[in-house]
Amino acid sequence: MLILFALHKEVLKMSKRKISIEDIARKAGVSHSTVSRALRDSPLISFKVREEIKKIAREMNYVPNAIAQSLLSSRTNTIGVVVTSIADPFYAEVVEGIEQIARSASLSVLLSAAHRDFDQEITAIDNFHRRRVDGILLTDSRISKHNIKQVAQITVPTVLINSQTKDQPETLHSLSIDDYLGARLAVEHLISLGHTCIGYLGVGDRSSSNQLRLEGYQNTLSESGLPQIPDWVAINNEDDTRINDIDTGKKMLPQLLNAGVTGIFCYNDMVAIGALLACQGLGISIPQDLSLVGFDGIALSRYVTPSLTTVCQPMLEIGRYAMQMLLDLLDEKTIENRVFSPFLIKRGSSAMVQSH
Amino acid sequence: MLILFALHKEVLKMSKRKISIEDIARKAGVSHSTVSRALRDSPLISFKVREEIKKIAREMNYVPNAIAQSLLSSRTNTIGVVVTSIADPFYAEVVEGIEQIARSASLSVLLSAAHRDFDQEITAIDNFHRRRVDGILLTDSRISKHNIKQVAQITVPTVLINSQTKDQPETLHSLSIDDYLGARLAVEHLISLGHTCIGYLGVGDRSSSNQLRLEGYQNTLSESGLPQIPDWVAINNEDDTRINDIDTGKKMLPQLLNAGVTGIFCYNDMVAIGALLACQGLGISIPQDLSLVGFDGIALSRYVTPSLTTVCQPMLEIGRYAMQMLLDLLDEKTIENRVFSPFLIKRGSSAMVQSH
DNA sequence: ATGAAAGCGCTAACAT
DNA sequence: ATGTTAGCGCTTTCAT
Repeated sequence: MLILFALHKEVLKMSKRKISIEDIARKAGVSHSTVSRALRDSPLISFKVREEIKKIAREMNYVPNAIAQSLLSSRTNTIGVVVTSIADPFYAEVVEGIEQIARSASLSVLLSAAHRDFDQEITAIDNFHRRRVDGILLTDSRISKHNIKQVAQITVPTVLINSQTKDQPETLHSLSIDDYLGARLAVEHLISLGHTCIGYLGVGDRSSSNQLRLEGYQNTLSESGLPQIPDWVAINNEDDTRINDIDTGKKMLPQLLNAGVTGIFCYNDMVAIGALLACQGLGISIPQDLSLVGFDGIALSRYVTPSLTTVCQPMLEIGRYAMQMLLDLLDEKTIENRVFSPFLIKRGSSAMVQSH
Repeated sequence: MLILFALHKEVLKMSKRKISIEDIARKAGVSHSTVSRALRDSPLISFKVREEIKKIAREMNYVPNAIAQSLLSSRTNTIGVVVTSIADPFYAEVVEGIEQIARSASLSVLLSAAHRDFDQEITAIDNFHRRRVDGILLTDSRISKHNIKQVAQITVPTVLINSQTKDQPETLHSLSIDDYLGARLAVEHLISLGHTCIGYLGVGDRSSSNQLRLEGYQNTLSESGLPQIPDWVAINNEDDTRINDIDTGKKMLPQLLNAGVTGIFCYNDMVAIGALLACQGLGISIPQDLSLVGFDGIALSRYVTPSLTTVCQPMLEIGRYAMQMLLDLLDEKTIENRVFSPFLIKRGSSAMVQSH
């Protein structure tokens, strides 16, 4: 019994150290390079020996060591992805698209969350570098704002999703949605429904995209000769950090309502849903008393009541395309930055303005 | 100009091959092992030399090669996670929890989607093995159903999330939610509201959890002396593959309604929301005409109208706990499988049964 | 306090 | 057709 136990222990310990091509070589009575060649189907090895070696490998449960292969080839077949938060419905969908293409190209995905924090993002990127990922995908990146030395250290092919930058065009490529156009689509839609008092409910912690959507909103109003009142624009304070978008919508809605708007373009769907919930609490009917337009087109926007009219981003496609750009980069093809056009989906949260 | 360009090219080419400790050693006029020791703060190296080497390393933008370190230490500081789908709101939240703990332990996360497909799951696991991950986290695993040889090849510490198995207790650990209890909570809630005609709307492609929830439903009814009619149980055909849960709910609701139920316990929130949407289409008022109870407690369940009464799983905590189990396993601590208890959250989709 | 050398598991050039 | 050797970048004895 004691012996059995010791044996068992020994087996366990053995299994710790995975078997290598040398183990196979010893068993097959050949050299380790013959094994290597056989397993890689080299025509140099005779069919008979090749099959024999493969059989032994199978019997021994051989699993090739990708680490050793990487050290030699200096390719890890791994890409790093940084998102703001994994549970963010928008980026979850984007990552789904990324993973689809990555997998079809036999690349694995290392995922990190940076929570819109510059330091966390840098830490994640640095970690990717140490691990020698073949490429990096950055969403909502903060690095463009801090164009300091760290950015210069990004030496791996990198694609930025929804965060443009003018720096480092050689290594830093980008794919983004046309925020300005999206805002125009939203506001034009509200105008076409007869609204003349139109508000914008924005966020303070995503300055670039928020700024573009705000400009789209303002310019569309200007061109239509519609009035613009400062009180019709409500942007959550950047310092009010870690407040989520739903709460932003809830919090900012009342002041917009007090300012007398009949339609609101919201920074994104979560903000719009926050506004929607606030209205439910206040007894305001959507869309009779107020029209709401969101941005993104996350699944949730379809399932709230009323369903949300929103400017859609093709999330899955954005992820797939970004990954494809990275693949092209790895193949040393020249690629061009791309701007996706969002499109409006009319649903229940917007309607003709009520005359009163 | 031409020279500058050529130089630029050269620099680019150089930067391809990352600098190594040998490069630093050459520049510092010491051996590569001295550099290695200095960078790892070995007390053997004099303070002065140590600082000098670190300075040079910094100037040269040295980034240690984790691949080489892994080959030597046979530790990759990486774990593999398999989910059904990255965009699944339930597992997105679980993975968020996993990543939090993984990061605090300086582990990176490789993420793969298996879409409830056995082969895809095996492929992902095999890939993790080649990459020599330190541990694996499997959600909704199919391997327990196919207890074939592949399962035996799982040699890395592994924790199963929401998919129990009796095989391989040495390597395969698990953490799950008490499906049976959850079902009881849901049905008891409906009973407490006076419902006597209670249905179950289940899914066909997750046999284990679906079975447990069904049993909880049946036993609770039995114990309360309430009637059970076969037509009150609707389970979507397993063959009806790739149909999502929302559509399952939409599709199956009418037949349950025809069978005369006044309350329905749904397999999960997505199914319940599908049922909810179907009711909106049919002019059925929730909760006046019909009470609905979901399962999971995803964010979405709070934002639909009416908000969903549901049996909550502590998703974030499940992810965090599973990762902690894995960490303990890596530390060679003995761990015990754990079953989490779900809890009911009463919201707007359930109400006292209407007398008529 | 520092250098030389071995070795982690693999591939590939170079023999034979 | 197969074996020998070197080397990917690093850590770690073992010398000195």
